[in-house]
Amino acid sequence: MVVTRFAPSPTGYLHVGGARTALFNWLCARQAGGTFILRIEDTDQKRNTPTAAQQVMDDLRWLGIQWDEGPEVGGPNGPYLQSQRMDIYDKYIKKLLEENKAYYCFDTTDELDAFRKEAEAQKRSFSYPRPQEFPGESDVEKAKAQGRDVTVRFAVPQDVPLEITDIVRGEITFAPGEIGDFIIQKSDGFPTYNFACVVDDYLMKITHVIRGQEHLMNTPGQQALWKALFGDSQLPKYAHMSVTISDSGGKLSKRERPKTLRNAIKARQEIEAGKLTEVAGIAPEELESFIKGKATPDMPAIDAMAEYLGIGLPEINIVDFFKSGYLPETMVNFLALLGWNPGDNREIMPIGELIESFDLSRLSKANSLFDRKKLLSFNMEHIKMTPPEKVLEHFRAYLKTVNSPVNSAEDELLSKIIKLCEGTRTLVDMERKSRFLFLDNNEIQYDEKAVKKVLLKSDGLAVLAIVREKLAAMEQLTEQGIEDMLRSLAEEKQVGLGKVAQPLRVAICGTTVSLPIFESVQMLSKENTLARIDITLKKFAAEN
RNA sequence: GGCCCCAUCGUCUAGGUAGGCCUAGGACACCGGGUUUUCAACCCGGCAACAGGGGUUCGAAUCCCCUUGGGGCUACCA
Repeated sequence: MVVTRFAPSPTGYLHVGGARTALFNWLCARQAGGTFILRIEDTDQKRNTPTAAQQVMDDLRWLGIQWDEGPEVGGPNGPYLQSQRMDIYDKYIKKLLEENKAYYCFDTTDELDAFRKEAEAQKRSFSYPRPQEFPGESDVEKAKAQGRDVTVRFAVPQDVPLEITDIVRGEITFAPGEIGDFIIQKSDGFPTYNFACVVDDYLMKITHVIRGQEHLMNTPGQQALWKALFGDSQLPKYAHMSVTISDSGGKLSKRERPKTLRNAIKARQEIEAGKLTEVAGIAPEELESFIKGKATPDMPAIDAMAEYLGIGLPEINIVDFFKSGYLPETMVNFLALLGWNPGDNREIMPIGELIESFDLSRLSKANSLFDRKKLLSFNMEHIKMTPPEKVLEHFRAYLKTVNSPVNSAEDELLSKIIKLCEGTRTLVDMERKSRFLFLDNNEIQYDEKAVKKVLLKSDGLAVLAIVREKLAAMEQLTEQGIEDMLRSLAEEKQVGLGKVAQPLRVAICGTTVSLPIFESVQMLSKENTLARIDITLKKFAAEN
């Protein structure tokens, strides 16, 4: 029986890196017909935000990564929030203390820093100086009385090399003494990650620990702790995946979005500080310190400012990709292929195929760059291959969050629009192309370049006037009828179809980009088309 | 600084565990051409890599060593 888990700490939105970790664990479990557990590692009271766990769960659900055990679904190994498992951790800490496998410490931060500095000066790795004799309960009382913090450290075996076996990296040996005694209980009574993780993995009977390479150095210590607590029973297999790097340079991190925004604000000649603080809902001082690089406001504030300034921020969180019009199917497929492949030339794969082909032994060792251009291409392929009703569902969800007028369309019309959008790369593009259909005739925004190029140059307005008359003369607007009319007009004028179609397009949409023109006119209706042409002719006649 | 991991086209990667099937395959991007009612899409063609240096071997992308480069960790964060 395979049991895997995803164990995020609820500090914010689900990040692409975290999503990839979750996905690999989920795929591994599904492939083997095993169990996938979601566990929330909320042991750091300072960093946790109340809504983060909910957000992470929403994002996982959007991706289609459903957990078999965990918050909201329950299971036999709960509770699944570490903050609710304190009594369990206390029990094992006590056991370790009693068996002399762990000991109390009373150091201050300054004292610890001094140790570390000394180690670095001597060009050796830092390892906590274990006392000859472990302090007893009376020492704890004394320390507390003095107002010192009390922590508990695990006594890592120092006389033997620590060996781990990793599915992707093979055998790794750490020299004796290399891994120092680490803290397992903080002075606030909470367990540290390295401790809670081991206890829970054992209790939840995890068979495969699949996580990022950043945890590789924690593994020898965790394994030693496991052996001290539970012997060799149920030792899980480890797989440390490569990490994902951003295509804009460094590590793919949450800091990228604030960084991009900050640079954009700095690049502006004039900063509309008042307006910015207003849309972001932050104090002027906060904005100032953000621009100086000293502090970072919350994500919603960052997003609001970016939207106000009209700048696109690099997508980092799963929700960012949703807002940029990507399908969850795309994200799952793309993320799965970052550091894994099925061993043949397949790339675009539906989820079922991914599950079927998944194999931990095919994880790659090298770090990979997140290539958004390739992601875009994947999205187009998935929009093409995903069942239309599913795309409709995704499109609706997207339209709702951006509050688009397109959302007022009936399912039938929306389906038609989706069909006409074949080859479109994102839902954002779909919305842009079809938006004009749902605006009032006088709400059309005319793109300056489009007007110049299509209407004012050559005889665009004159052609438009002719098109208007021909359309007016048509009893009923059908796609075929519109096409025939435009084609014959083009032929008559000895020009390409573009010359007659583009002025019409700009007249009804305001831009040169929209759904195919025949269908556009037909869907818009004769009445609205004529009205928009009249508005256009009137508006730009003077300028010609 | 210390410890650990990694290294094939610009990018994701196949091939590496069992050395010859590799004059290194695919995909995205890019370039050229075609098609076209816009943006896309679509079709055809092209460019492009085994980080460097030593070994081992009849033979190395594949095994070993060194160098260089990249990444991670080095918290009372996870």
